[in-house]
Amino acid sequence: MSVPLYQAKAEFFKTLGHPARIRILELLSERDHAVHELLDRIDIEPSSLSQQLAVLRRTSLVTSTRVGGEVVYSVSVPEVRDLLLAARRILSGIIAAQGELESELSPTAGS
Amino acid sequence: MSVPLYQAKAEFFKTLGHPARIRILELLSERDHAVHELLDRIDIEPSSLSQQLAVLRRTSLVTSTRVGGEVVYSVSVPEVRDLLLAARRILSGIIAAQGELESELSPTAGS
DNA sequence: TCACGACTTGATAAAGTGTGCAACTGTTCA
DNA sequence: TGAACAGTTGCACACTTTATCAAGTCGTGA
Repeated sequence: MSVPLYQAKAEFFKTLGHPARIRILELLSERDHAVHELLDRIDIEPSSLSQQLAVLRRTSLVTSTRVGGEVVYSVSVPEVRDLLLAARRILSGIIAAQGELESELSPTAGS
Repeated sequence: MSVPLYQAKAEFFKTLGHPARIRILELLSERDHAVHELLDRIDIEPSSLSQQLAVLRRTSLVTSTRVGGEVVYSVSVPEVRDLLLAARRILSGIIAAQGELESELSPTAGS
């Protein structure tokens, strides 16, 4: 392979490394959404949303279809949902551990 | 929670968004490694490695212990391994799909 | 105690990203 | 036909990340 796998992996994770893109994938893994629907749910400028959608399209994580006046997006890789769930699990673990550590250092109040 | 979960997730993925950090996590999920061992396996300057290790430490994905003259790193969140595997699966799927598309467009040779 | 190997830290230039505004394309419907 | 949506694209500016070089810390063994 021309691009080492670990580099492709890094690229892939980079794609997920933006709050708006995470939100988009979460919403799309519930059901397909038109751009203006995403816009209602995510607090972001239209042009910015469009840009983040473009990033996800480039990586083939989502696809878009024009349906009359609107453009509908859908996730093209359903396994992404598992990945987001796995991330949540790991994150919860880390946050919980940090919480414990914090209360250990300061038993009466959190800083 | 003060930081929305989707933002924490984005931060988390951002942490994984660098080839050296992926390599480090892959090596560490095989077994613990001292810094100079990682250095033997990853083509990168010592100071750069140290910097990437610092990023992983900040996110609590790895921990370090001084053992005599060397510093040994280990993954502190074993589930990371599952995440990397999941990423590989998704990535293989995408790459395979792109391969198919390519040979469809140009049945006799890849561009 | 001093030199050396093993790491980390600081500083900085170069490269990469994200944001918001303005302009532009494509559709619908009155 | 043209006003009004629905989206996308082009830019310029601010910000972040990364690579590299130099300097510094911490043990260990001669």
